[in-house]
Amino acid sequence: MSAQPPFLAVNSPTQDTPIGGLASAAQQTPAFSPLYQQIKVLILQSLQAGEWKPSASIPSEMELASRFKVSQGTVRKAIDELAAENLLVRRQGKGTFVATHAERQIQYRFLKLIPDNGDPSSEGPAQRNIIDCKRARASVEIARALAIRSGDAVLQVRRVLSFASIPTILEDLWLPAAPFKGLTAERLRDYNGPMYALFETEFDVRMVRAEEKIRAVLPDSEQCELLKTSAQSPLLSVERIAYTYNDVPMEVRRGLYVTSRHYYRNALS
Amino acid sequence: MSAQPPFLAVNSPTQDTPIGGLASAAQQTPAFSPLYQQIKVLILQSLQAGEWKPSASIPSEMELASRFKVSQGTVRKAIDELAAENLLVRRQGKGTFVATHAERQIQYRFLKLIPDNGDPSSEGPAQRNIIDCKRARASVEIARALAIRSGDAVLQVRRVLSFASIPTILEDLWLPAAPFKGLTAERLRDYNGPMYALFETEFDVRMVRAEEKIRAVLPDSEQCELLKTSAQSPLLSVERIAYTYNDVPMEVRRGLYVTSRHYYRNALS
DNA sequence: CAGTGGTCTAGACCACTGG
DNA sequence: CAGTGGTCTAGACCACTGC
Repeated sequence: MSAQPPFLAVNSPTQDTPIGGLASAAQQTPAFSPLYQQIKVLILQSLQAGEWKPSASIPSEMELASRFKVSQGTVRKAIDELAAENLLVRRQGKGTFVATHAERQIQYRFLKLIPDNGDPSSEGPAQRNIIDCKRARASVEIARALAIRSGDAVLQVRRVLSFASIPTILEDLWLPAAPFKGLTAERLRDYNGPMYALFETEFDVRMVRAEEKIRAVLPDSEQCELLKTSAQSPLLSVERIAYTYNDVPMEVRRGLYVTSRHYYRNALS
Repeated sequence: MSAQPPFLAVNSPTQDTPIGGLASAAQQTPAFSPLYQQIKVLILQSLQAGEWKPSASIPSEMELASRFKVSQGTVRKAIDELAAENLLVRRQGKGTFVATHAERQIQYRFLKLIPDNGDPSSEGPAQRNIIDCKRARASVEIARALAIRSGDAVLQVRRVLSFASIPTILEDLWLPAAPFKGLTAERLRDYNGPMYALFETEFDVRMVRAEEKIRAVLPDSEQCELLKTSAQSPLLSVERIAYTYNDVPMEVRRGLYVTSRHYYRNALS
């Protein structure tokens, strides 16, 4: 029985990379890519193209299987991996849904700062205070991190998050100006929910993954002022680069965390 | 065809939890547990019983399938999850192996401190300097973290890690005395490799998972001395609890990291 | 009750490793 | 070449959701 759907790449030994293969220099590997990986890429492209919006359901496994002319099990393995990467969410009996930052109102998916008692829900929602939102030009460092040219237009946001009225996080953000055209301090103030949720609904930018570099630092006088803290009390510096689909960087964020009543939590395995 | 192997729990509706189910109070759930989860527990028990040592291979999927009287696919799913949790390592064409901390000599699996250039291999192996290793009694906090009684015997270790001769990490460890009987400063000094690798080979204690609480702090005078740093330069405080199989805590570790030339790296998704 | 994801099986074939 | 894990299929049945 011919198991090879006509429009998907065949993995004959002399075939080159079917989809999105890296052009590693002296790599001898014939770049074999299993069917489910190719399906995964196709689903990813549909996500990226906006075929399915965040929190909406994607077609059923059976439907995708017949669309791609593969068995249900193969689609299943592709979806399994996308779900493991938090791009999709499976719900038994209901369907498979596009992941979102808006879903669980009472949580910031990427914020790992936890109150000392270990229960984020115990302190209620954070108070958000937008200090500033202005156009600027990308410095060399910001430009490299955002994969744009230095001097390109960026939006720069500064805000303070407070828990139980205690200023706890000072954040500076840099966003490429083009995709975020129309973002203002007012929009940020008016929106009730995580910033990444606003990015999804208003600008169709979906943060999918991020990397953080953490250091211990002392604040300068301006930072002291905003966080109502002293210049001698150490803070956690958290430098984040957040990415959309295909590892495209869309945000640089530098957070200063007060860690006298909270801690940064991390799990290792 | 009867798909139900005789010695595994049947999931009839009125059946209670087959294996390791939590006795959640007013939980209505009949606690259905799929076959592959039960297989997973059986494999876990073999690991825990020491049937297969770290870095050794476990039986092939086919062999386990016939041993447990299930299909290869079911064993495969169980192993898949154990591999995702880093308890097992799959190697195509060779077999499935018990994970170890000794394997890749040039890396500490649980250490997330990275040099500024991003390449851990660029600075060579760390110099380890054991300051102290003594018997002590568990404080209330240590006892709770280790799930023992306060006052119970513990081993307390202090050491400094240096990179390129620059003291960078000061660590204090607390270990339950019983499983680590015979551990001395000499043993620690003589062993060439990660401490968790020594724990595996000498004491049959395998660290499988850990949780860290991170804060920014200032060092006291003794800590300054050991790290050759000033009392005004902030440090990263990393409090770790490390667990063996079945979430049994086996180590409390408090690290102070100098983050002027290194950073703590974390990936979010 | 129909439709969804979740489990399980049985068998075929492929890719990789090492003797 | 035999043995391992990796992919893919086809079909059956189960658990969960909501109409």
